[in-house]
Parts: sequence; C-alpha cells; structure tokens
Amino acid sequence: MSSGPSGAGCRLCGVEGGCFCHHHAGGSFSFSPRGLAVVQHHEALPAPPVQEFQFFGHGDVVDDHDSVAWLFDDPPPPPEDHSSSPAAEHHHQRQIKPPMQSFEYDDVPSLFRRNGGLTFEVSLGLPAADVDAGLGLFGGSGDLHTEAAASATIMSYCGSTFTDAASSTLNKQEVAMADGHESLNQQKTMEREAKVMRYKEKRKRRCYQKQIRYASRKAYAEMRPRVRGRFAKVPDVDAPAPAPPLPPSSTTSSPNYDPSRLELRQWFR
DNA sequence: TCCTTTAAGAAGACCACATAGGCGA
DNA sequence: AATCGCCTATGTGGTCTTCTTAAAG
Repeated sequence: MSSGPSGAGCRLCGVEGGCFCHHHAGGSFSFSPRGLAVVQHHEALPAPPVQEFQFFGHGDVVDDHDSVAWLFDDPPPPPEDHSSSPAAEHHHQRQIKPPMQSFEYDDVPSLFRRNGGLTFEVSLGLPAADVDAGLGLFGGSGDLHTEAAASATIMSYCGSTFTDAASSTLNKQEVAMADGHESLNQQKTMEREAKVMRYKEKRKRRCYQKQIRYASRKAYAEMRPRVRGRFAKVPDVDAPAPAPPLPPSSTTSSPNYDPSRLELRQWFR
C-alpha cells in the first residue's frame, strides 16, 4: 500500500489507480478518538462502529507539492530539550550517528537529529558545514556549493521516504558562470531569504508527535486488557468450558482488567 | 587517577488481537 | 471474473527490562 504523500489516488491513504481503496469503502467514519479528523467523504454504507482508516496529515491541509518541498527544504531542528540530558544525547549518538567519514556528530548541520524521523546523509564528498548546505542554499564559501551538491539525503517522514539529491545546489561550472554577475547574486540572495522564511514557517508547523495510522487499532489497543503492560487474552464469554486455574498474574487478577471491556469487544464485533 | 557503585534516562521487547492483503481453490 | 477460506504481516499501548553514561564515593 502506498503511503506517500503524493499521488492522485485515494485521498485518504494515497493509493493510486482507484477512487478509494476498499478498506475505506465502508462508509463514513463514525469513530473519532481523541478528536482525530473524521472523514465522511466516502460513500456511506453500513459499517461497524470502528472503521480502520489511515491518515497522514496533521490537521493543516497542504498539497502534495508543498509536502515534498517541505522535506526538501528540511531545516536543522530547533534546539531539543532532551539534548541537555546526557543519556538522551548518548542515545542520539548511539543510534543515529551518521555513517560519515571523519566527521564529528556535533558538526552535522541539519538532518540527523530530527525528532520522529530518521535521516541518512550519503556523503559523496566533503560534508556541508552549515545550515545553508542543509537547505541547499549558498554559503559564503564557494566550496560549499560542490560539497552540498555531492551529497544526497534520504529522509523518512511520517512513514514515507523521500530523497533529496541536493537539488538546489549548483555545480562548479554554474558557480563560475554566476561569478561577476551581480544580478544573479541579488537573485540568489532573494532566493536564500525566501528559503529561510519558508524554513522558519514550516518549522513552526512541523509535527513531532507519533503518527497513528490506524485509529481503530489504537482504539482496540486502548481497550484491550493488559497484564503488566502487556496485552492479555480476552476470556471467551461464549465458551461454556470452565476456565483453567489462573496463574497469579492472570488476566482477571490484573488491576488493569476491566470486565466491562468485554462488552466493548462485543460491541465492536 | 582509577575503580566501583548508584542514579537517571531512553530505547526496545513483550503481549493479544483486529485487520489488510496475498494466494490458491 | 468473482467469491471464499486460509494464512501471514502489520499495528496498536502500557509496563518492564536492558543498556549506557554521568556523578559520587
């Protein structure tokens, strides 16, 4: 199933080639846990109370092009609160340290420390050294042009993967042609300012929360009985056979066990 | 300075079950 | 071509375990 933000298929899940994929065709979504968006544009058909559906937006509607542009202009993350924690810093270094050569993690300009997504920068040359490189902008040093151009970024965002082959950078020949042309420099300056403004705006809208793709599964998980945090078996109320002796940590002895949830289970069936 | 112990924090594992989707009959 | 049954993979949340580093003694 396609999960990318682009495509002309289902407006819910992005599946191409059809009006709506069949798991959406059950009709309106009458279940909206915790204020999630309720989508009712699908044809109404008899449906159980919980309809499994996917969503990839975050409330604000952006078109596909803008979504991708956001990723390509991905900024360095703002200073993270957990960066002050030694343990948190340790985990960041341990798990997402970029596979770069002779490169200090603290110098990674933008993409590796994103919260909620994982980014790998495949360095084909020297790494870019500042935010502008991450944005595909032009820094003061001419070397940065080729440095940024020699890298490609693979980004994971909201369950989708995108690539950015430093699309906004110029090669050496283009840079040489631009030298001495003041109008070009002015244009570049304006482009840079525009990109910086776009970056700042999108940083405000960025969503760091965990993405829930299936609200119905979330609903089921929340109502499912647990034993010490783990999902526990739901006793079959229809089974006439006597229940076997229960271990001390059995479901019914758990403080989290709520018999009323059985009614909910039958309701959802 | 070196070693050991303690505390703190985060990530991952674990569990059951509904559901999607593939496959063959 | 459509339908059915079977099977596997996936996703979901709360708690516990494991791992690592920093600080203290």
